[in-house]
This record gives sequence, C-alpha cells and structure tokens, in this order.
Amino acid sequence: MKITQEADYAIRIMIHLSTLGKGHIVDAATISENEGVTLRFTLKILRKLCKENFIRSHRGVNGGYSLLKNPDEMSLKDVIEVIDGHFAINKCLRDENACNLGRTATCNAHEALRDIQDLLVQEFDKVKFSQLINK
Amino acid sequence: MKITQEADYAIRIMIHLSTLGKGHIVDAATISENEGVTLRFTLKILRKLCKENFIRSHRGVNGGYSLLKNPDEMSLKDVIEVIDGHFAINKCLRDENACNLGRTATCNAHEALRDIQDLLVQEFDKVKFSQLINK
DNA sequence: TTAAATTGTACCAAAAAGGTATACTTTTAT
DNA sequence: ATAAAAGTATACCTTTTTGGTACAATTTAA
Repeated sequence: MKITQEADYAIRIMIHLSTLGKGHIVDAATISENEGVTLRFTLKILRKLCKENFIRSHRGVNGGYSLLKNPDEMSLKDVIEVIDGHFAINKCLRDENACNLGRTATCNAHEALRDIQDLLVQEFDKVKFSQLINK
Repeated sequence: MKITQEADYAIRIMIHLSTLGKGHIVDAATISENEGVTLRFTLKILRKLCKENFIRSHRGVNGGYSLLKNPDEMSLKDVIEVIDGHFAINKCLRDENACNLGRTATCNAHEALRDIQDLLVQEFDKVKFSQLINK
C-alpha cells in the first residue's frame, strides 16, 4: 500500500521544477544533486515526465529540462500516475478478471474497495504542486 | 499502491468465517476450497489471524478455526494490517528517517501525504465485516 | 492407537522495484 | 565546422518483496 520510491522521486523532481517556475531551464545533474537521486535514475524519470508532457527537454549546450504545465494544474495524482500507472488498491480494481474466483461482480468487498479507491484518488488529485512549493 | 494478494485472501477468509458466525468451527480445507486459496497458504494466513486473536484454532479430529470477534467489531483495516502491517502510503510515513535527504520535517509533500493516509485508514476502518456478509 | 486436524519453522521461486551501463543522437556556442 | 554538453533508447543487473511450498511435529476425538 505504498507509492513506489520512483514516484516519490518524481514528486521531488516536480517540486524542484515547480519552484523554479514554468519555462525555467535546469539540467538533470543539478536536479539530481539537489534531490538526492542518482543522475541516471533522474534522467529515467525525467524522460517519463517528458513523454507525458509535464515538462520538456532542451538539448545541446546549456540544455536541460523545463516545466510545461502550471503548478496549479498538476496534482500528486497526475505525477504518481505517470510513474506507477493508474491507481488500483486491489488487483481486481485494475482488472475485473483478476479475481481467481471470477467473483468480482458479486463480491461485497469489491464495492467497498472501489469506493475507498475513488475517494483516495480524489484526495491525491486535490493536492496541486502550487501548494507544495515554498514561495 | 495495492494491498497484497495475501491481504485479499485474508479478507475472503474472514468474510467466510463471518458468514458462518462467531464460534462456528470450520476446517482449513473447506475454507481453502471455497475461497480459491491453496491449503498451505490458507493455513499460513489463518495462523496470522490466530496470533492476533481474530480467530481461534481447534486442533485434532473435527478441529478447525472459529471466529473470536464480532463481525461488526472488525474492519477491513484491522484484517489488512494483520497481514500487511501498518498502513504507510510512502516509506517516510512508516519511518521518519527513511528520507535519504533527511528532509521529512520540512517536506511539503510529507504533510499532504500524511493527511491523505489518515483519511485512507479511516475509510478502511469504516468498513466492518458485518457489512460484507450476505445475510 | 490412529487418522484427521493444526503448528512452526524454514525454504524456494517468481515478480516487482530500484538502479546502472552502453552506445548512441542531437544541439548549439564558438 | 566541430567539439562539448546535453538528452535518448534499450537493455541489463541486483535486491527486495511477494507468493507459495515442504516437512516434521503436535494435538485430539473416537
């Protein structure tokens, strides 16, 4: 019942970029040093964030990465999902066929879990990066 | 961000026992067959539930397991914690020293995550096994 | 006493997570 | 033009967690 370490790192990285502000370019090495994530792993995460258009990369000398979205339009949910995929607090909530008893439709626990999950996702989505920066 | 498969099984097992009612003895093999969990694994889970006094065991011929608690006094939270341990949606919420930057005290995300976790645990605790049985 | 049941410990294998390496390609300041 | 700075892509390796199994021992009703 944890977000992954990688998602934790992604949050740090996005806080870093959000603090600098939209459009400000910073290189991977600087992020890596400040956020305590190895350079290679930082790059891997940055690539995923690029792919989902949260940030963009700038190649060549003096290149780096910059924020594409507004901090108040990105939530913890958004960033966590980039790394960990869609939220699913039990496997039957990701895939109805995952239940080895094929009982999803009639399982009383299933409904309860789905309600909890919906609420959880909602809460993660309430937290925007604009709230997470020291300004 | 998932409960473990084992916790899922534990929930099934406790629903099974709750349906039979407090004090009713059923053997592990019957539970195993009905809930789609291998006998050995069922036994392992039952042992953990015993240790935490959710159920008790009856050894010898015609032995088995029976519920000790009232279904309306046991929640999903209770059973999940027996198997997965305390809820922690990020490692810094299980152990303050887990942050490799030692930043827990000043991390803005930390507070937000703690709030979400508290709410999550509350929701899991709201769901009692008495609601999960077909009666 | 014996068959049916649980107990406890230890072990094993598969999957997921975390992290690294290598060999590129692109960009751009000079 | 070109070399250095930067990102790209893919693949690999290691560790941890999870899921599951084995086996010998113990208990007890009949």
